[in-house]
Amino acid sequence: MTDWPSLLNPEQCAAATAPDGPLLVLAAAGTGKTRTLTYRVAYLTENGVPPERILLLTFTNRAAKEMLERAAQLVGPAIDSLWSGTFHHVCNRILRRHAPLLGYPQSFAILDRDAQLSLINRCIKATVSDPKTFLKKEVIASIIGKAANTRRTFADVIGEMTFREPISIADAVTVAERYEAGKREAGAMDFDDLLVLTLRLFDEHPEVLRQYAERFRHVLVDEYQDTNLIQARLVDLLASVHRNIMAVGDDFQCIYSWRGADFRNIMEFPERWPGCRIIKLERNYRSTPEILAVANACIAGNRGQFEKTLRATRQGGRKPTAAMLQDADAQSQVVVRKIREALAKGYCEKDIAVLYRSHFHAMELEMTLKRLRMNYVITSGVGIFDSAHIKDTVAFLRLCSGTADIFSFGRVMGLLPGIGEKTADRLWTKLGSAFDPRRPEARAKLDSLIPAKAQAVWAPLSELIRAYVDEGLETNGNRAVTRFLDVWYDAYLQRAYDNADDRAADVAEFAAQFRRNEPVTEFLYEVALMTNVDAESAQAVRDAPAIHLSTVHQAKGLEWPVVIMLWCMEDMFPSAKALSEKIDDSEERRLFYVAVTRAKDDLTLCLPNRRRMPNGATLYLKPSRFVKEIPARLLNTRYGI
DNA sequence: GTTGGGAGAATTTTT
DNA sequence: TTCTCCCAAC
Repeated sequence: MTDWPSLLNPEQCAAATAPDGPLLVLAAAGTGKTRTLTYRVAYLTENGVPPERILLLTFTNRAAKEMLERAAQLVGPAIDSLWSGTFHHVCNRILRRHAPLLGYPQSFAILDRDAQLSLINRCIKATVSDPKTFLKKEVIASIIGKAANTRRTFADVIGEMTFREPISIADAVTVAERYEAGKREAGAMDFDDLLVLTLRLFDEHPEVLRQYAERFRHVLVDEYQDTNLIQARLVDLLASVHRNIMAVGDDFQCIYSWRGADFRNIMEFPERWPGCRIIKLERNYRSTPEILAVANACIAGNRGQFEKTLRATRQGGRKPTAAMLQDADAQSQVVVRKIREALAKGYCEKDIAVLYRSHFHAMELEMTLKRLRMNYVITSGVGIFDSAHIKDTVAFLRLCSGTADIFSFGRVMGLLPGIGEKTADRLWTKLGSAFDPRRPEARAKLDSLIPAKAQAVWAPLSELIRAYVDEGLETNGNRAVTRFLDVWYDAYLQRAYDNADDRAADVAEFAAQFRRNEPVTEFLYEVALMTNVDAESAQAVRDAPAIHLSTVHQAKGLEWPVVIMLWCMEDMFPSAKALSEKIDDSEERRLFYVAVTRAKDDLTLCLPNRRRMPNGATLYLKPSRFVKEIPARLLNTRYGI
């Protein structure tokens, strides 16, 4: 039996070994939240709860994986049968079994953002005569998403909005309806559908809900502050039979409200689950007292939250630095100097992170680091799975494995000379909106439909599809991808891109993600839900000897000894765009708080007061309100480089 | 219908 | 500077 009190502090221990019943754990930053959840899982299994009867919902697949790996060290490999992952991941898993009940094929496709936008674009063109004067596809997408995540109708949401130019609400509604119809027709779901349709599944088929609610004796939810209405409802339903729900979160760290996250979920949890136990974790093990003092000062500007104060357990260190600078160049220089100092003090490159509000804030620094040949990795805006070359590869695998839909089919056809959207659509229709590569007639039919101009280029692909079926590559994705690359795609990349070699290397890396003997289709079902932080190589990247560049959002849940924050200026952080869309600045302030609390030993805030705009103009910026709110005595302010 | 060139706009966060 | 869209030539 494990001696829990010796491994955990009293609050952590109380949470990990709590008796059955609803439980809310308010875990401030750096207080051992992950540790507590991991031990909770271990405690439950050690006390006779079979792992397959535990559901662990996390914000990223990466977080789930890490917790399970740690729990496995405590209780062994049986833990693998536990259900875990993001909401989207788990919903996908459930829907793969029951989609036909909702009129979707079992092999339904998941529309990623690009596919979603292109479908919306088609719907716009089919609806309005002059798309220029109409809402942009991104705007329509965000309205559709908002409606889905807040459980309202599109018409309701758009009805509340105001527009500079008059636009036809009726047309917008038609576009949204066509979009829904288009998804239906293709048997596809977008990201929000995964949540919405799982909820509908549970509503319309209580017997299915019952099956899962009985199965999961314990439901554990990490990062509960970032759940939206649908997610909270799903959790409530799944925990409705056994009532063993453990929600872990920190209302100070709710930073995804633009995606529908509603921290009222966490605030109102005690009312929704009467009799729930509340445990607060406030002992911070991560940061120096000086950093925590700044963190506490940052968040003090927000109201209406659970009272929590970070209490230091570590001994004194150094005050965080505010570097008052001229411009981006000076900022880059300070970062470089800071990195060199840290390395001289004995830190490794992977101990250092540079954080910023938006991807483009890191552009100048990235060029400097590249020029100086310093090792760095950047979690960029486009994840590896979002890149065109990986999508091409995935689309081709779909075609090979007989799970192609109009989107993946069109993608592959688009790689051929002389075939564009229209021709691809026509071919798909002629194929009967389906393609089963196992049937030789189907393959022959497709071959015969390819226009003469593309025949020569197509032939090796056709042969590859045949080989995929005949040589049993459906359980050897690695080999299928490698051959695709060697036989055909590499040459295509060379023709189409100037950075073809980098892309080819990505595809080769992608091939390595397939496990031997795992059905390729299983992997394909998941691939749309994977992000760059979830990639198999992400762990390797984080362990690599390199400085980490990341947005604050993507840094959630991580920590580094040395943290440098860029552009702590008004309009940058807080972001002007975000402020214009929100009632107040509280979410931006929480984001700033998240950034500050990533630092363990050393924190530097950069405040460059000039910014060069793309058109060459210079913009003068004021220091961020979030820096000004910090009492001066808590910071070591320095001027110049 | 497709493709490539050229002009123009422009930067929030992501499952 | 990088993506996106539009138009004109095949």
